[in-house]
Amino acid sequence: MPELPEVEVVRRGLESHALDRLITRVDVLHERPVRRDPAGASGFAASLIGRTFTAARRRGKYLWLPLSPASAASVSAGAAEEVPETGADRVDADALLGHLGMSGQMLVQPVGAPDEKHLRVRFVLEDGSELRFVDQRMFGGLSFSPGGAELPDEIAHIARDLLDPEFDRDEFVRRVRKRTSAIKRLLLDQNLVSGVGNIYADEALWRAGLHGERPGERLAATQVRELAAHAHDVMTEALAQGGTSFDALYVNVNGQSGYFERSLNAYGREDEPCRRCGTSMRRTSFMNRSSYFCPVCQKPPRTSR
DNA sequence: CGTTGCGCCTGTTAGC
DNA sequence: TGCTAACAGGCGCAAC
Repeated sequence: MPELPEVEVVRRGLESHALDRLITRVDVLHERPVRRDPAGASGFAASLIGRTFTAARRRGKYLWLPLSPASAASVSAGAAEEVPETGADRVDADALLGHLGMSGQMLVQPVGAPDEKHLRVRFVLEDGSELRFVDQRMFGGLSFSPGGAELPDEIAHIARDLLDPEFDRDEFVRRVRKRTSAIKRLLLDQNLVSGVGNIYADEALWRAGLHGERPGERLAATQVRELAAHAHDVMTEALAQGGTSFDALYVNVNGQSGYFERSLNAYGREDEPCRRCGTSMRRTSFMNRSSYFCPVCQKPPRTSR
């Protein structure tokens, strides 16, 4: 499932292959992926036609593509709104906001490519190629974000991610140590730090030698700081491997961990030997999902199990 | 406000 | 063989 490294690979692909071509048509083939757009499927499509994607940005697992201004025709077709252009502050450009959820893909396909089974939204570009949102489970989605070019309002609550140069590690440590929740839940809390999902959370915890059910407030500052460093490192390494293989037209998101899968030390390794101490790895259910850990390297807190 | 649990989705696989 | 149940899990939201 796409976490930060996978989404960053997609962002880079879009930056290389989807910008600066007029959007001539938008087909919403399933309503659900645009459920977060208040204007509905038709409003969503209408907002995008006649524009171009001008950039590809990311925060955590969210992606957004800033848009060129609406054409004069579309503007006058809409209501005669008075835009308070008071001189000093200029209105931010709009954006297409997206999340891949569990199984979302953004594909750039050439003219004539057959539709994917789970094709949900199609953007036809002026050269006939298409940007496609393909999503089997539809946990992901797209929406039009008015003025969202810099940072969409819809995701203002999402914390900076570990690869963001402005991510404040000390603040993260402070906040974690005030919370009673389990450290794994905190690592997955996109309001504290974004981009970490179930797989990289388990990997970071394994590297740090911490059990995911230990309460944040019971951890030493050093432990939390090192955990953040490990999460940063494991995602950077995954990005380096995931970023190695995508060709010109296919914006790689296979929904899997890609080439990094063979490098995983915790996730999916139930009953296999811990790569540090040889003990059989365990799997438990936590927050309605699987957690993998080494019972020796990652001692559970006394209160659990 | 912090904490915790749940529903949304579809396809694959395990088990009876 | 054919059915059901479990599983994959990010996110927003409800309830306390």
